[in-house]
Amino acid sequence: MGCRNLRNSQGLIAIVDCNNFYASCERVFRPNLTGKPIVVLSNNDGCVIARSNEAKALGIKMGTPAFKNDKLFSRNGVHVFSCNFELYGDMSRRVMDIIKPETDEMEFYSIDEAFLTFKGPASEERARALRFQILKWTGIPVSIGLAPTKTLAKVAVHIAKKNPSTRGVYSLSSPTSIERALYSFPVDDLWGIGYRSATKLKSFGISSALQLRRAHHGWVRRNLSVTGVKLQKELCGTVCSPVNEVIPRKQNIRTARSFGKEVETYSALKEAIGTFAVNCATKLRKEGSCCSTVTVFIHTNPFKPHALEYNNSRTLKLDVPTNDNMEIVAAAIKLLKEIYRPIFAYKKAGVMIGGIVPDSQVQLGLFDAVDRSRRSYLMQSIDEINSKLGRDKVRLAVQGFDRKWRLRQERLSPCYTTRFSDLLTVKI
DNA sequence: TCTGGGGTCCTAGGACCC
DNA sequence: TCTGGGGTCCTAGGACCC
Repeated sequence: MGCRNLRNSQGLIAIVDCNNFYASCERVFRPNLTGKPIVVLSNNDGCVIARSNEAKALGIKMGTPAFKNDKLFSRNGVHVFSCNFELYGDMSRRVMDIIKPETDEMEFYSIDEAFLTFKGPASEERARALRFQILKWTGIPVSIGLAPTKTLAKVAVHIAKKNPSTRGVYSLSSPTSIERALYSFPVDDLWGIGYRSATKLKSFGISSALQLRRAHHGWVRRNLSVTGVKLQKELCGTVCSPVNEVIPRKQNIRTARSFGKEVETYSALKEAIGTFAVNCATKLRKEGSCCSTVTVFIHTNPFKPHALEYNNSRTLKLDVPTNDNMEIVAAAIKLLKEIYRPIFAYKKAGVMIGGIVPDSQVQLGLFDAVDRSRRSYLMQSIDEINSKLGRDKVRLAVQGFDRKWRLRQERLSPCYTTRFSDLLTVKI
């Protein structure tokens, strides 16, 4: 399995995890909301995807539909925001930029989390200093966990978040401290154990992380597959998942949206699919990749009672891998034509691209009709213009202008850090 | 009226080849 | 046409993560 054993304190892995990240981002620019409950909603203002501690205390659950919480929100003066990924992405970059110089290796794990090893010896004091610096320079509170493996670091940071007495930093470095922590750590909260596995484990009497660590290896292999075996080893302190600095090339890229209002006409659906396809192609070029398959899917609303449901998807294999807007859009529209049925109203649609290869490795087809080098200059120019002037300023006709399918975002905050028009003004 | 979006890894089973 | 073991590749579906 290629496991490495790291046990001295220098080998400690740290995880930096931003507290209630999206809610914290909103609060940085609205300091009057300190101590007030905040929630952030998903696209279309659909369900709750982030909560401040005050909102958690009110019993607002993650993932619950916003409309079911309306009364709770107004009764308790909850401040509700539509999600603003432009803002969160930029705040994330700022936090990561502060962490980076302190590290030997660093893995950007998600928008609000990074694994790292410190330059030189790791210690709780260093973690506290880093935490303080991030808070001072960005306004974002973070928690830090330290342990011999990523899985144990996740346990440590979980403890740091739950216990105010830790003041945001917790270290699991000695065998006894690890054992004590795992004894009272619910198996459901482990990284890699979801609802299904937790239910299965409990039905066999395994409810704490320590019990899982001590479970029979063969049993774990049979019931939780190799993923479970790796998890068990990491609980024992053996590194199976090292801090991975290189970001691997994406294997799939997708853009999918639920529509603010159901879409019935082919032309509106075509605009949406065209825009999603361009979005995928743009991400693809940013990675320096080409794709060889395009998939389109469309769904009716599964929550609508008594309505006939229709879900369909179709995939096309391309003769020559590409990252060209026109080619990917043409493929997507062709697929849409094949699966579109006029009698339905559609709630969600998306484009997915796969079979991804580096653009330097594309094998040209014998009967290739496209002048690829000219096209690639064209795409470069489009990307440059759009990155300066804003997304989709230069667009294909198929993307349209009416965007009948657009998202609902009724409570969107300004992009304080990425748009001059949205800069805060201070009155003195 | 109103229920997210974007990913990864693993496994089983089918098709195909020698 | 059938038999059979062994290997590879692909796909769909499950489970999980943030």
